Amino acid sequence: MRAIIDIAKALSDPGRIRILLALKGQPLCVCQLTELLELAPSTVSKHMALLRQARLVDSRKQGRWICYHRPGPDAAPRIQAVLQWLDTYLDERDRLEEDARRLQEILARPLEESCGPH
Amino acid sequence: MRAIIDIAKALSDPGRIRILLALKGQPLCVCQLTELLELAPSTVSKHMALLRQARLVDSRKQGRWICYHRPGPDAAPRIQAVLQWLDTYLDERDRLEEDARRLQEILARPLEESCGPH
DNA sequence: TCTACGATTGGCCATATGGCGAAATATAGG
DNA sequence: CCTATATTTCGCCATATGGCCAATCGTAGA
Repeated sequence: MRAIIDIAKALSDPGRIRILLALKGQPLCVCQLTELLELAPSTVSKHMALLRQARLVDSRKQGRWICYHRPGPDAAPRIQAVLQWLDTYLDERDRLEEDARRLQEILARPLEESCGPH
Repeated sequence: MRAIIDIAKALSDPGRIRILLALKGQPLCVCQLTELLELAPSTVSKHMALLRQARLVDSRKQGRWICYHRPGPDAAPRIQAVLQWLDTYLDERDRLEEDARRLQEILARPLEESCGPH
């Protein structure tokens, strides 16, 4: 039951849903997610810890950054199924189209602009 | 997004998971769920309100009782899919087998013993 | 080695959640 | 109508959650 509850809790926050949607296309580092969500890095980091604990994301060190990405086809079936469910039934108009647009802008710029000194 | 979050929150509590499992076989009234979970009636009632808001259960008045049951085949696909997911991947040993046993006892007795004066 | 910076951790605060008992509501039956 | 009882609503409390900032950790590069 614990695994199910962890997954459900992880999906219980709009920020984390937005993160999972953003990760649908490509891996992203905490910098980029921070810019997308407009939250403090520490907040995003906590969100990622929850998502990782629920096994809804994997992480990989890449240079100085930590790349978060959706788990691959070797993930537990329950994980693949719930992500499939999310992608299928999250048909919303509200915030998510705006997110998709802003994410394209973030990806279009070189990493330094998202991650470098401000 | 709201519907997804409501569903995820509803699934984020062990008591509510146990309720959904118990409702797999037959409808149950609040009395019976109260006895099964060993929680106060007011607590169970709040759980049911959350589950109903998420559309994970329907209710039907029957005599003096309110019958909670899983939604039928006319429910939204996202609801059917998530309940299917829950039933498939909740393969636990911990509390749930004990629940199933106790539920059989509750069902074997006449309603008055679960619901009547104590 | 030292510095810069991405990420995490810890401390703090405001709000949300889950539990209870008491009171209110609704209905069945005398 | 009155009573009993199934359910919900209302306060209240303890804990969990989500947000931030400050401090720490780890690594790349000067």
